[in-house]
Amino acid sequence: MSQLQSLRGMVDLLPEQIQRWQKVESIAREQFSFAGLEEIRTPLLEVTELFSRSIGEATDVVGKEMYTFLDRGERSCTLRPEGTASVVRAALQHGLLNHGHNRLWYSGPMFRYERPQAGRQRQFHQIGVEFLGLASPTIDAELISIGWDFLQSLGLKGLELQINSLGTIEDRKSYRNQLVQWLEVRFEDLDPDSKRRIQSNPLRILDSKNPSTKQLLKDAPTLNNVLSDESGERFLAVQQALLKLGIPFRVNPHLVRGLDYYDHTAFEIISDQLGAQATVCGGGRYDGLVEELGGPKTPAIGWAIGMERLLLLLSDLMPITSAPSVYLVNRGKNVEIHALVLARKLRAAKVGVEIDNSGAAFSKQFKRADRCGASWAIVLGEDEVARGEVRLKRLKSCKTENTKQEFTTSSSDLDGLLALINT
RNA sequence: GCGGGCGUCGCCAAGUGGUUAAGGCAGCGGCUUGUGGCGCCGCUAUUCGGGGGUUCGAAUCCCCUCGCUCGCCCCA
Repeated sequence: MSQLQSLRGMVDLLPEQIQRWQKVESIAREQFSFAGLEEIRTPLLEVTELFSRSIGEATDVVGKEMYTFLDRGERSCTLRPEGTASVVRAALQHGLLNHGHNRLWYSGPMFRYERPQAGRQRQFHQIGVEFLGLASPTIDAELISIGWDFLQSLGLKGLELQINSLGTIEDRKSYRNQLVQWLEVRFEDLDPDSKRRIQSNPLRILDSKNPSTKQLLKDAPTLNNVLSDESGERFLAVQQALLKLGIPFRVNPHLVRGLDYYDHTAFEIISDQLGAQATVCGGGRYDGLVEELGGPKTPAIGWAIGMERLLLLLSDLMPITSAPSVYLVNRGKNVEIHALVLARKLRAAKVGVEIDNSGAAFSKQFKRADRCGASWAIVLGEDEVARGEVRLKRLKSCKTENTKQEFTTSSSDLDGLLALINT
């Protein structure tokens, strides 16, 4: 291909799709505002250290998926692979936590250098919510409910909320040791991927898709049994809150989130219609992160929704319409400028107008007028301009009524014209 | 990073070694020199992602490369 193309995994959002995006964004904006959230926008580019410190050096995201480069000042910069770290950084930098701005949402592009596949791109978009400085189990339920309600209100079906508790960092450490011991005894029965992960990320093995490994893991020790009493009670409280809210969920003891900063509540909202990348919304508590990034000890929790995955689910549910009310048919010497003058007046009166700029034969223009779905055609030719008239013709209704509806008004009588159009 | 599938006009596609690369949609022109939705007629790829090779001859076979796509890893 000698033609210039977008980079692999970088996707254009074409006009056809963009309406759905705008719809989703406006619903999000509205609902989040009712939930008392404030929007925050942070830079796409951050110092690399922000992500390596928060997400974890050993994770795949940091280890092999970041877009990292040196800028002209020899600083290592990274295109953000996720939103949480930036939000926390911004909150600390501007002292937001001291001013009560602690329920935040964001949306925008994220970057991860991976092989694209269904529901995965190198530049993708997330819409996310973060609660900073809020600790109670009820907060976990509230945060989850905001995501759940948002997805429900879009009309999505076949979603399942799965939750788990990772306990405290200490709980996780002791569980990790226990699990590794248990797995090492059965090392020979594991699939190659899982063998490798015993070193790098043993908790991840719980999430394995390999059938025989899955079978084996049925008897593995679970996190729940290792949780401290306090962590266990906390997890129960979150579940009770969700029950009270009437949000259905399933406890999945194998649910492990990939980023290092998660503790306690972890959850995902999963679709049965997305293929391999089924998680639409993922999140969890990260009580240690703010401190890790140099702030005061601050409990926090958040989630992110993958916009592309959401739109994949939504495309069938959300038909798009974009027909103008008026299609302005025009032809003749010096007529086009009159058409533009008229269109501008109508547009100012909140009437959607599309001008035909082809100069083609009237029959052609009418064909297009009909095809674009406009309700009215306004006809402007040399005759009309000379007489100071505007001709108006109803398009769609004639199909059913089988009567031609045509009107002529003076071009100076804008109100009369508008009255007709709005009938 | 590793595997599978695919790449013919703006879109959907037939063609799988033999003179001019089907067809449909869209587009353009006309029937209708100023009036749509239907119909009819005509036009629209010296070229089959790109490069090399095999062959008298390739879109069709081989090699390389690029891209897309699905899956693994991982994640939204």
